Amino acid sequence: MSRAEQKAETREAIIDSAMKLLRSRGIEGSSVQDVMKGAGLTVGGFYGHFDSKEALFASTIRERASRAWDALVGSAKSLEEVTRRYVSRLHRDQPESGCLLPATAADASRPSGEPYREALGEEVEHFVESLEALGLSRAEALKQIALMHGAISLSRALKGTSLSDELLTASRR
Amino acid sequence: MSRAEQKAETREAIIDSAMKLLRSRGIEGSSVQDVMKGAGLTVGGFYGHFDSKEALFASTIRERASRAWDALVGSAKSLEEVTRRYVSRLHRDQPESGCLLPATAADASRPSGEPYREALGEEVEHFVESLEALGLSRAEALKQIALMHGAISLSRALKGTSLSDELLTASRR
DNA sequence: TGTACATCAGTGAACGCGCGTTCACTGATGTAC
DNA sequence: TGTACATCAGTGAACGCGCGTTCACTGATGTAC
Repeated sequence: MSRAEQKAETREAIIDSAMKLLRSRGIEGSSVQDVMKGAGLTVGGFYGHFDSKEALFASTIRERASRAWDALVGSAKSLEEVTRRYVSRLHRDQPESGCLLPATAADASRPSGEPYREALGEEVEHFVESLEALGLSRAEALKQIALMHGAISLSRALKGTSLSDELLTASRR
Repeated sequence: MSRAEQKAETREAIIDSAMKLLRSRGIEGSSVQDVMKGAGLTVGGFYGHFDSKEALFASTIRERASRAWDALVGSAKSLEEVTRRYVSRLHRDQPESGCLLPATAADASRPSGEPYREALGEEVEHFVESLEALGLSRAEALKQIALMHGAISLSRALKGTSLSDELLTASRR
């Protein structure tokens, strides 16, 4: 394997680690050190691959968000099936293999989150197309995404209380 | 004014400052130093009022969340009016005078957010009651809260892109 | 009413820590001849 | 094919900074007599 191929593989390993941390802890909650450790590397080498933490997570969103959506609901054959999979206890309890909207929305909302917004918007467009393919209008798709994201976001925030499950059940109808 | 009354007033000023910062920057994004500065005080005096940053924000949620909800939608006479006020550009653009769910959900979702969940759940119960008073069933109320929170949360995350307004419009129907 | 002492809300400097980022270095890979 | 040098991906220690928290101190308020 050439040096360039090796470096590209290392880059993928860093992005994989970043995606896992991004989904479970968000951007502010994930340190460059932890990302590199997750890829089996030390922190000093990071800046040979990315200009900054910000550049890393912008790239991570662009290169992994759609893959995560597709893994979660890509094969569903109806809106009901999408909803059942997205608004599920499994998705609430395993953020590290879920959608990155609930994990990223708050980070992107802050002033410092501006660099992620365009990337996030492009990925939401992919989600919209995925729902349009099941027969929803564009507006219906956007509303459904807001509902599903809101349900998981809140049920994670209330995890451990009786409202957490109740919110999921109510939002699935 | 007695010393005890003065201290109680200072405590309110700290909570007011914390509530403002909580809504615009979340818990992780708000430092104890900034909270105290917002109340016109220096940081050292903080621990005479609260045991920790965590205790401050748990108290802030318990003592201010319902007030914020009521200021935003408390006087609405129908579900349509609640939705119009909550899912609005104004609410998206002025988080510091809005609902604290979109500002707090991500913080409460993390492992370190456990101490806020019960307080947050009690406040969501208040929101549910408020919607039940307008004729919604409990399940309908929960679903509507998930939708409204999700719409504001995502439209803030996508602020500046065309999807941000579009999401609000679609979620209002 | 006046004086001496006690209390305590708030100040401001300091602490240890984790963060993002930098940089001199290492050693394996690649190139020139 | 073999040797000498150049490149560069990754290491590991260090940096300045902001964080939550602590603490000796100050000076205004409250109490005792």
